Amino acid sequence: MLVVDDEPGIVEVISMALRHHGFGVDTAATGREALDSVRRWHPHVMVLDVMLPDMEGFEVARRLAAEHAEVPILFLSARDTTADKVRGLTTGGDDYVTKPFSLEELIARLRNILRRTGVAEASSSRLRFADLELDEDTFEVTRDGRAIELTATEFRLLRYLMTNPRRVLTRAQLLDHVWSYDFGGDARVLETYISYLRKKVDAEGPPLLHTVRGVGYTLRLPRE
Amino acid sequence: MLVVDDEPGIVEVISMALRHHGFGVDTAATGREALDSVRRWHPHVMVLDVMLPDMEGFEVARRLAAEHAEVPILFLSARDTTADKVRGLTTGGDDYVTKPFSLEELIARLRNILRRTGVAEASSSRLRFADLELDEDTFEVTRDGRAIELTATEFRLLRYLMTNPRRVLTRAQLLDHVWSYDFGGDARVLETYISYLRKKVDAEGPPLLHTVRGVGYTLRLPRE
DNA sequence: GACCGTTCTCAGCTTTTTCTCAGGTTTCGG
DNA sequence: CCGAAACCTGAGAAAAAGCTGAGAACGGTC
Repeated sequence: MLVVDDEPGIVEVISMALRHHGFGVDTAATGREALDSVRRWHPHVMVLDVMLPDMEGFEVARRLAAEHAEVPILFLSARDTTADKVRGLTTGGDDYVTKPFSLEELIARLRNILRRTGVAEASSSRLRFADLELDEDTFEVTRDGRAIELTATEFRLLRYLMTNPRRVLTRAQLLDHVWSYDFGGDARVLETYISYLRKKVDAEGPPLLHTVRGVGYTLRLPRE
Repeated sequence: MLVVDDEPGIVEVISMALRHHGFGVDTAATGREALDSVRRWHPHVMVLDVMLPDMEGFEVARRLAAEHAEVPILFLSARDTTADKVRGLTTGGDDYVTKPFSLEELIARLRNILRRTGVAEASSSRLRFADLELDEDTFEVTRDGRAIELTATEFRLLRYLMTNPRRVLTRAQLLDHVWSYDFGGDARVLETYISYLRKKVDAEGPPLLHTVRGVGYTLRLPRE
């Protein structure tokens, strides 16, 4: 994967997360560097900021298309770029997320692109743990067959837990992945949302959401 | 499929969308390249701009006919080309769309051509979901047998939803597929059209159009 | 050029979600 | 068993997202 942004902080956050997920990552800070990197390494997918110091992200895409070196692109649009502008230029397979985004969202979109372009084996869009199921395409969540309605944040939180079952995720990890990277608020939101999830997910059946005091939370079956 | 246009942007939009739908795509920017590609690869269908730098699209069709290398063609006519002219020059299994078009429209027409020429298995032109039916040939829509009158945009929107039942389609996806690629306006049209559709489609019977807050819309049966 | 249906824009309103906060409960070391 | 730290949860304010009616703009037709 190639990550292109002129803010070193953003590049760092994203590329660390991607490497952690086992992806090979190259980075670039300008359009020119991005073009060079694509020509040399042919990445499977590119994360591309729409505003770069030397040229617009769209220009990078256009030039690659012109030389038939097409790479699926996930655009990062700035807060103030109107969504409409991005839209018109991303048609046909590319996607975009608006800054500030959550890593969970970014990674879900990237997996989507890889699934679509057939790079990754066409893995199912269903996550499963015990009698809990979550479908990333239909956004349906069920426990023992019964539908559960979740809000967007609850969904992201549960999805992140379900992609890391049995593993204890620290508060920092949860906040970093599920909330947008510039979230500066009270870290206690996490507790609130865990509470919401418990009410919905663990309403019946053995509890799956467990607190690991002093560390974070985990999804696992209760120990007998 | 072969996509022929001298504007790289258009070629990219179309070929990405088609690849995304699982079609194999080759591209060309001039009449000469198009002829070469047809001779070499014998595509099942060709998307052909009527105005190319070296010759008119119709000329490409004529030359192929002359050498009995006929390929069904979907012409792309420029905004200002009169419809009559295009109609007079398209024959047999050919069809045309006027720029700017929506991807939804283009893909529906291509599927039509494939169906007619028997390349794809003769899949039905009727889409069905629950008691809702939509006929792509006659443009008839019924719910529980009762006819529903839709405008062109409402039809495209419903068709796109019906080709992806149960899957949540993001606002961006809906705007990209249902509106023409150069639509730069307010993204809130989508909400307006969802509202129109609801009034017509969900007037009676359980609601099928559902909002997924923070994501988009989906067509599904209500959860009990 | 006037008409008609369609498409798009806009603004006010309603609903839902997100976040903050404060008072309680649990846990655990000493 | 006590106190401190960690955690839980209900209530509600603030923000975001979505709905819809009214009407302007557009495009085709007579």
